[in-house]
Amino acid sequence: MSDASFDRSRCSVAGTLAVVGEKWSLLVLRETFLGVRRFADLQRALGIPKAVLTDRLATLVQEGVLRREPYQDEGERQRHEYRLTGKGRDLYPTLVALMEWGDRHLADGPPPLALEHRDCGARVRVALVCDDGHEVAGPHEVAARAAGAGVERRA
Amino acid sequence: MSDASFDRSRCSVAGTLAVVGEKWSLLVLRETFLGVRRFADLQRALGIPKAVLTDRLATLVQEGVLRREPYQDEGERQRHEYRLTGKGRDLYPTLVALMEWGDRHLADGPPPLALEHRDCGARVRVALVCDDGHEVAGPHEVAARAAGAGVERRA
DNA sequence: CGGACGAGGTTCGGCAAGTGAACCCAGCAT
DNA sequence: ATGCTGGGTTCACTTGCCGAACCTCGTCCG
Repeated sequence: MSDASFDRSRCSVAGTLAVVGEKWSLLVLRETFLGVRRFADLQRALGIPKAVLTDRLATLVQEGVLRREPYQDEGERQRHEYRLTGKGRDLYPTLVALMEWGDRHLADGPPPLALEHRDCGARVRVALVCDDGHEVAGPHEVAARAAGAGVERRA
Repeated sequence: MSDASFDRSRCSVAGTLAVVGEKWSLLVLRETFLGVRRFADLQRALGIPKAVLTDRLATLVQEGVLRREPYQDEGERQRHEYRLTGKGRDLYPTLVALMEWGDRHLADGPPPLALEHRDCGARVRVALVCDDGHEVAGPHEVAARAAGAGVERRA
C-alpha cells in the first residue's frame, strides 16, 4: 500500500525547494551565515559564475530570504550588501542538518567546521523533539498525518 | 573583514548537496520516507519524468542512500523496490527542517502534513540543541570554529 | 501457440539552465 | 587622462531537464 495520499502540490518540502533548491542557493546562504555579505566575496568564496550569483541573489532577495542594503566604505562609492532576513535566518536548522549529514557520512577526517553554543561552549547539533519534551530518535517514531483527513502513516 | 576562512572545498554542506542536491532528489526521498518504494508509484506521486527518476534513483543507490531490493508479488515477475538505508534515514532531520520552513513561511493555510510523536501524540519539530542540553534559539547563539585553527566567528 | 498488457526502464529531439571568458560602467585615486 | 575595483551584463558553449515514443521481460488470456 504505497499510496501515501496527501496533496503533494502544496507540499512544504517542494515549496521550500522552489525557493532555495536551485544550484548554489544554499551555498550562498551558508556563506551569509558565516558573515559574508558582498558580491565579490561570495564569488571568491564559492567559485560561482558571476551571472549565476547575480541571479541567485536576485531571487533570494525577491523571495525575502536576503535583503539588499546600501553601505559605504570611506573613500568608496556606495555599494550594496546582502543580509539575511528573519525568513532567511529560519533556514539555519536546515543548513545545520545538511552539514551534520555530510560530517557523518562523507567525512575523511574531522568535521571542517564545528558549531559551539556561545554561552557554554558545548557542541551544537540538530535534534528532533516533540512538544512534550521527548527527543525523537528517528522516522520510525514519527507518524505523518495529512491535513484535513485522518490518514496516518509511518514516516 | 568578510573572509570567513575555512576550507570550502571540503565543506559538508556542499558535499551533502552533491549527493542529494540535484533537482528531485530530496522529493524522491520525501516519498520514500512516506513509504513509497516503487518506480511507478514514485513517478505518479511526483510527476517526474521517467528518465530523470531513473537517473536520480541510480545515483541515490550508488551513494548508498537508497538500496535496490528485489520483491515479488504473487502472479508477478520479480521486480525491484527502493528502500532507505541507514545513511538515507539520517536525512530525515533535513527533510523535516525543509518542511517546517515551508510550513512557516509559505503557508496559505494549515500545514499539509503534520508530524506526531508515535508514543505521545505531540507535534514533532526540529530543534538546535547543545550537548549541555540547552536549546539554541538561532544562529546568533552559535560560534563556528574552523577545524585545525582557532578561527572563530559568528554564525 | 500468438498477442496484449504493465512495470520498469532507455532513447531521442528540443528547450532551459549553468559555465567561463570577455566586456561594461561608475567613481575614486594618480 | 589613465587605471583600478566592485558589481554586474553579454556571449557562445555545454550540461541538464523535459515529454513522448520506444523497448523488454514476464504474465495472462484465448
